Amino acid sequence: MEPVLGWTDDRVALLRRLWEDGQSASKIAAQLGGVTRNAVIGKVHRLGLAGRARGGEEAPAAAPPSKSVEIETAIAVVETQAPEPVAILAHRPAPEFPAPAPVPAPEPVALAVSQRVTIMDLRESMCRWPLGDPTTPEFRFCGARSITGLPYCTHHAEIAYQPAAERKRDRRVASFR
DNA sequence: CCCTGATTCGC
DNA sequence: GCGAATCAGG
Repeated sequence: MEPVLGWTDDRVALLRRLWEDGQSASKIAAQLGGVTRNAVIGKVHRLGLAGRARGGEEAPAAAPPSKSVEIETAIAVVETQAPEPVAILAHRPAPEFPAPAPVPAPEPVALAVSQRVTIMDLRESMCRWPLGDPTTPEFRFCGARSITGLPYCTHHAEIAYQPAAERKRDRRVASFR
């Protein structure tokens, strides 16, 4: 049973903001998840938002989004799409940054699967599992190769799609790691 | 070949 | 209204 994601007010609002912010249709589609860039473009036109690259003038260079927009977007993504399978995890209790160590090292040498990407580098085939506090600039997405058809990598899919039956009290404590 | 948005048209 | 297929271009 698929979530049947439609153009909810939330998603439309996010689409509007990202489009007006100069994001490309494919980027927006990747962030929304569950839709293709065609769907995004189609919606954009239906909303009357088109007008970026029309005949004659070309505006290739999309100005990098403001940090505030980036963060707001990250929050929106977490709120609108982490939910279903991981409702409990998405609403984890600890809003404050827990670890004593402030930064988990911006760019370690090389350690395993996780790439940790920003909202801007998230691609269709990348794991959308949120890492860290969405309200901080350090917020990232897992970014590992996602399972075809799913928004998460194998590791995070295991956490996200736990059968409700087996997920008794607390099989796993919710913490985005 | 990668990407971009624009348009059409069956659903 | 929706979005895949297609078109036209960078």
